[in-house]
Amino acid sequence: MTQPVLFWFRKSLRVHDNLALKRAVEYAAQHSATLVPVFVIDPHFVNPDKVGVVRMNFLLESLQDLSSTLQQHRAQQLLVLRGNPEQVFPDLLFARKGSESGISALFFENDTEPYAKQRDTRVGELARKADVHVESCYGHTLYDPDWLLKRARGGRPPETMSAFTALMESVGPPSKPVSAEDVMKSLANTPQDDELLRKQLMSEAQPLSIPNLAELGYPDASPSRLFKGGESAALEKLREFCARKKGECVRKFAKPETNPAAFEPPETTTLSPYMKFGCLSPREFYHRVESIRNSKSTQPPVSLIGQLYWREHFTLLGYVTPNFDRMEGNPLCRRIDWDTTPEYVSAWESGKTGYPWIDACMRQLVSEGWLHHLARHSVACFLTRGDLWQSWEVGKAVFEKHLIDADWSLNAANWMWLSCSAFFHQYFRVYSPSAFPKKYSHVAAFIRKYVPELRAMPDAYLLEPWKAPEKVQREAGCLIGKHYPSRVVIHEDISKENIQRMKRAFELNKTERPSSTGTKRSREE
DNA sequence: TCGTTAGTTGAGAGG
DNA sequence: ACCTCTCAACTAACG
Repeated sequence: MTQPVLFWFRKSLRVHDNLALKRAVEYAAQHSATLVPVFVIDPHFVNPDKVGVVRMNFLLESLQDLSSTLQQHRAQQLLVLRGNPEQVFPDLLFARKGSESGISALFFENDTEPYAKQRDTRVGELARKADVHVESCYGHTLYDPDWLLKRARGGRPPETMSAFTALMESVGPPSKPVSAEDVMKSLANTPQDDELLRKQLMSEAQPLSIPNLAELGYPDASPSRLFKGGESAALEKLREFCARKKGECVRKFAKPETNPAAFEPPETTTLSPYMKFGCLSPREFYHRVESIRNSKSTQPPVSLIGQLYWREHFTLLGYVTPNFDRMEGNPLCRRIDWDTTPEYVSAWESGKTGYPWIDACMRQLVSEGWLHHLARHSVACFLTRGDLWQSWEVGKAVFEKHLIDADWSLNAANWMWLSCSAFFHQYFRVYSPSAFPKKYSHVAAFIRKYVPELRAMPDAYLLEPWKAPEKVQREAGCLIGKHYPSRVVIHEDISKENIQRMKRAFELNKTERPSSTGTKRSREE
């Protein structure tokens, strides 16, 4: 009997359409080896300062669900190890001198993010040194990113969605998803015994089960249950959304027209957390949506397929652009003289800017780990070019901590977009923190839910409570400046100043980098 | 090379 | 309710 084959889960916390897992199962069957699924709790990611409790809870629930789904398919239960993968694998799993056990092969899914690329390169090298067979393939995106790049003009993804959509149409639809049964089919031909490996791990005194929040240093406070982590919940949510109004919600989906203040239920799919962790396959999503389309269906970029294209586009840009998550050294990013004003940032993050719409959104972000896309636009514009003139990198870090669906590439790209640093350039279009939300229904209920200080404020003043006469404030039990903060900045004035400031920043970027195409966005750097 | 066109999601005024 | 225009004039892609 051969030594076990390891499948290392990172993203793609699912069994259905898990291409790398399918390959690992087949390899194990060919070599009569036991398949051992493993997840590594990496201190790089598990840190309460960097990853909020809601997002961490979602991950743990996803691992629970994954482990039980694996066992339903007669796989071993998921081993959860602790530590830096570059140490954990060589120390515990690769065969050492004097030890007869160790793994024979390591499989995982490719990852396009810089930290992951570096980690996987190093782990791969260490594995080969220990005579471990290493294999990986794509799976987090609709297409293999390297394959897609070869089909893009100049080997680089375009910078606009319309050009990217043209690329998507030129390559044809992504492959059909593989069912969970088909992924796990070959497992029947493998031995179901990893006792030797298990004994070895036990002797290292590593706990092997899924940890709880307390063990990872998180407070006991029970986090929001708005999103239940895991593949099962993802598939159920997809099924439910596709069935809404007999598929009309899918066919008529137009992202910019959805209501950011709708929260019971939200008007979008809210599948993004599941996409981020890979609980749901993008190809599964794509083909389910395609299967109920008709001639009246909306089109990219606003349609649901369009949403997958955005994800694909920004993932690809993040893959090939150096320093994609920073202004410095990022060839796509405009250089802007952002201020550093910690009290503005903390007012923004804690939902105390004095603008009820902004504050409700920020408090929803922190408490639920989710925010509607247009609400993200509104608060991102407010923090950066619209009002507070703080660097988009600061906002990105706050989103990364709190959003369950925080994705390295998408988060950076959207922050560059909203701050007019890249992709979007019409800096004179500024979201108003009070006029913008006015056009949406349910906005009053939304604000009352997340900013309870304003609960008794009449609708007429709910978005601009500083305009309420003192008598009204007193009757509402909410004095502005006492029970609810005064505005940190006056939007009507500061946004005009900032537009001029942005105009100067644009001019400066022109003279600094005279050619706006080609050399500026140097292909190699 | 250069001119034209299009760009997921602004606000406010006026018809 | 739903257009259209103005504000000011941005950049990437394409022919």
